[in-house]
Amino acid sequence: MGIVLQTLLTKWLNQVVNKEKDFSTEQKILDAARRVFFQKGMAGARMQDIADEAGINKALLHYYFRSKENLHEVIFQQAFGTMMPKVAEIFGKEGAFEDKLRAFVDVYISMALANPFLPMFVLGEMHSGADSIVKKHFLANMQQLPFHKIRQDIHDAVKRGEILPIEPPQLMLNVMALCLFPFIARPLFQTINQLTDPQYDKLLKARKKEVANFILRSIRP
Amino acid sequence: MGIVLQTLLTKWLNQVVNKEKDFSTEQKILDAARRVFFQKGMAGARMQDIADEAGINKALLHYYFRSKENLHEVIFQQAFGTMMPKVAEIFGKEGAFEDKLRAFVDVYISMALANPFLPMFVLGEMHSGADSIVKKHFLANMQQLPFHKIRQDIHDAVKRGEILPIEPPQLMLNVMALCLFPFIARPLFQTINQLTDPQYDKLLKARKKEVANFILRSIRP
DNA sequence: GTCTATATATGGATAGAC
DNA sequence: GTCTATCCATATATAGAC
Repeated sequence: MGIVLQTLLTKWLNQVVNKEKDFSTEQKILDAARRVFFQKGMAGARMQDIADEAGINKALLHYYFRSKENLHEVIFQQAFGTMMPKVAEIFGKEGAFEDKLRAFVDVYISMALANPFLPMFVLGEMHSGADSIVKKHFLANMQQLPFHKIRQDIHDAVKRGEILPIEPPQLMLNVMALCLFPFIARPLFQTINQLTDPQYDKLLKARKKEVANFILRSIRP
Repeated sequence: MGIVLQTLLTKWLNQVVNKEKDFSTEQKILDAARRVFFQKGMAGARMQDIADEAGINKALLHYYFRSKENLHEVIFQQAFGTMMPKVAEIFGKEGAFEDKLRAFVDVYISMALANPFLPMFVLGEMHSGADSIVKKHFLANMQQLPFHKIRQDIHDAVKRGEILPIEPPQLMLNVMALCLFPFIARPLFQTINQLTDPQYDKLLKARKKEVANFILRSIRP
């Protein structure tokens, strides 16, 4: 019993001490896995890469997360959660459509600036993982996200004459395209336009205003 | 000598007969490889998948293309060539900016409709393949593609007051984003909006006009 | 919990018969 | 040119010592 108590105490201490600084092994693994998966995807990632990145060895990965697929599942769910739910907090509330759209664009581009590889990771895994386990779990969760609120919001704004007539899915596509595509196509575009890293970063930041204005000029009556 | 002659004759016959119908083994392999690589990327594709898809066996793949990397290189170059050079034929010529933009959007969306997985393949491989051989070969070729003509075209249109002031790279990003993103994000968007395959296809076709009008409303003085 | 060593599976590539 | 059989490197996963 003494041993058990000590074990629990130690674990509790580790949690308190480590979780603050994200230095727990589990957290180190998750951070490392995120970096590797984001850049190489499920198929391209190697457990060895993740272990190296975390400064541990492969065996420990399997100790914490039983398999590569398991670890990937966790990372994907986190990523998808980071990318999508922001939607709900903005639309379906009171306020002028223009304000909500500006807020949405700002939140979305900020999210991508903080996680530049996230959009490509999520969209990439949804292509290749059509049959994989990925789809099952999150398809269910996704159906109940409040995307209908956005569609309804757009529909209402059109009906009130607040914006020019447009199909809600088309506008949603346009907005997300303008926000996320620059991050997805960065390797191509930076090369095409012969821009340095700082130059492209600057361009990305400028898009918060650029995109919002571009859209609003187009849909304002 | 008789045997050599016969061999050449046979080869010539095969070329004439098969190339017409794309039934040559080499062509079957390329078509199969394209389908598999487009969906799974270099890392996710399996030589066995390609062999199955082509109706042959793995050994024959290596007979025609020495390695997986080789085969991938060919497919990537073709894909990149399909995606990019269209640019040159439109910009840098005479005509109203509005006409050129409509033409560009039309060509680009038509290309993607004909090759729905191509955009994601090219952009995906450019992310993961940052260090790979992929970049070397095409980086050189790309520098000399006439993207400066587009930038110049936009710059001139702004200066003439034909369109509202905008940074050329920003407009280029907006245009390509609106054209290509719907294909890249299809798995996500179709689910979000609970659309059937035919419904989403219809939406994609509608974007030829949708996108052009959306852009022009925004940049017209 | 963390390590080293090893088992097992997968997949790219080759050898050799036809 | 095309096949079957096989080699060999790589990568996931486990066993067992500390």
